[in-house]
Amino acid sequence: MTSILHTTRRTQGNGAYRAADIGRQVAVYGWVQAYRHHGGVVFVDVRDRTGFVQIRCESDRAAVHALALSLRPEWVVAATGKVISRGANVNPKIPTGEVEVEVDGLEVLSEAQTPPFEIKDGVHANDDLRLQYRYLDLRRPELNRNFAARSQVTQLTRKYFIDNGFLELETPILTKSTPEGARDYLVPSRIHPGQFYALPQSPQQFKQLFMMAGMDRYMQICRCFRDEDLRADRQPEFTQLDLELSFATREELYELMEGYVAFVWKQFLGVEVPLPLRRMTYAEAMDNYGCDKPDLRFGLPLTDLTETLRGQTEFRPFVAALEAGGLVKALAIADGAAFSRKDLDVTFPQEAAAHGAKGVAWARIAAAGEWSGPVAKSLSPELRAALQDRLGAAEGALVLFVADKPAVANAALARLRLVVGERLNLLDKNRWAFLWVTDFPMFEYDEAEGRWAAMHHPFTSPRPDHLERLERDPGAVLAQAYDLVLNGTELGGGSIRIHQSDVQAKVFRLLGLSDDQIRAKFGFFVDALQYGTPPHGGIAFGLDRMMMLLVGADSLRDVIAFPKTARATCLMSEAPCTVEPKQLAELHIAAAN
RNA sequence: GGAGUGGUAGUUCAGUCGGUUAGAACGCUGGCCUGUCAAGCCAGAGGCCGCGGGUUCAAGUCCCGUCCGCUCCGCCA
Repeated sequence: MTSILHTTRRTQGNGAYRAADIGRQVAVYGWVQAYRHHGGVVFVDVRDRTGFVQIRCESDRAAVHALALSLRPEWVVAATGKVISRGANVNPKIPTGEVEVEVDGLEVLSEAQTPPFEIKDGVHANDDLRLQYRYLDLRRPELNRNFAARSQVTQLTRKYFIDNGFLELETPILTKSTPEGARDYLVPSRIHPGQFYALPQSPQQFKQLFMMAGMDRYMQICRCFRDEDLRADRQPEFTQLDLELSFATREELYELMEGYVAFVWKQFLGVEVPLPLRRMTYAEAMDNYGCDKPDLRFGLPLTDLTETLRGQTEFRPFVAALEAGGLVKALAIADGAAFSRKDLDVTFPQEAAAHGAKGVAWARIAAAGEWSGPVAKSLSPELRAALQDRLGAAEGALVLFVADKPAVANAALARLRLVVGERLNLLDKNRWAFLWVTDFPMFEYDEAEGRWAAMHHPFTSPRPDHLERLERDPGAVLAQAYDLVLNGTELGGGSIRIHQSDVQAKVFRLLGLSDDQIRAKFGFFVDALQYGTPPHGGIAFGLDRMMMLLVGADSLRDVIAFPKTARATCLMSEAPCTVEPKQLAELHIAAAN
């Protein structure tokens, strides 16, 4: 018997069947989603990635009917037949519910073991099981859709940038290890004993070299690798939309990227993103939200009460923090009643403690001047009035205070702000709060190493008006660096680069690199800078994170086809793994234990 | 490196103060069933309670260790 596969091509995706198809002779291919036996008639839902359609196998076709009775979930089948109306039995709950296929030919293309979990939306197995059987998890409509969406968005991305004059160029995967930044994944060289390639953390230097090479506008959708610990929004390998352009200022780059997100949001979601996007300096973000990627889907800004409180209260934690040069900041929540004593005593302190805070002081405002809570008795009526005024807090409000070193107070309150926002249901997945955070500091002091470190990377250009501060006061130099933030997630970051070799040399020196080190690590790059470098800048954009937000996923794992676990393993393939001693010998390396 | 949390049937979970034979739902197997579509009805099979040690007359339950998943801190230019 000749297989249906060889005689009749698949007519269309199974999810596409509609009333307009009635009367067509068709071929349906796919997986058995479900079957319902009624003795004389068997209904089977046949699924592919476009959806599913019901086929009907009647007992008057004995062979078809007998075979239909034997079908089991996830078997792969082919069926031919005629599309007919379901008449009075239309199912309005499914897109293909008006029709069914009356089967005249049925074939099992592949049988399946009972899967370890049901292939259905809403049926969630544990993460480890899902990862072990990733190919089955991906078969679930929900995940299947995520990857169709991802394909669509990468196509939109290419179209937008190519239409804007960009060249799609490739950069090496086997490249050179660089100091600073994330830990590199290393690849031993067989040909050069004792030497190693590194996988790229990003194609940073190569894309700048493209600018020096006159490529003008470069884009790439590229894989990047960082050997650091994972998070829900961090995988060891991830996909970056990488861009660089010459002869452009920050403004031009903002415009370009704003056009890009507006294009993707419009084409993919049908959502208009109002332009220009909001902007905020790093300093403003830290002051008002305690972090450099504030979620602006809701308000709840932080208020700095340091000067209001200084010398005005004996409350020990406040006094101690102020004496140590710290600050007191607070979060005023209008709907204080939404939070219980348990939140105040357990949840909030725990969250704050994770960021190093020793505690969270709180006060409830029953009416003007009528405060309760552990801090209240240490605050005079005048001080209460001043605080209420500064906080804009009315009756019914709850105020959370954290007094600590600036970094700790900010981090703890930024976290509390998110916890509160989540509890008040302010994190609407259908709201899109884009934000440029600009003017990052060039350097931050690394206490452990006792030296300055680049906050972004060492090729970032200082603001031109801050050049003279480079040697005098490195901590005060602001960079021409920017992050694009969406709903509290850092989508991308970039900068205008240094294109003058003398400035680049100064920055390297400031970072504590000797001439020898500069030569060894960046020699080719420093040389290249001296052969006519156009002013240029760019951005790297996390495509996985953008997809996560676009499809409403909670984890990067739902938009990366074959992701790693929190311990950077692949539960399906069992990578990483040991290798044959022979392989190690060829690479001139030995395992340490 | 650290903190939290989870691991019980194929799956998702429940399992009281440590107590007799470890349950439910879904799934699976068999049967019935001609309009189901989360099909229904009947019957059945299915357990190393993550692993190792300890306490106890007795451990899924308590203690210690360990492995694995997840979340977070550190880390991530």
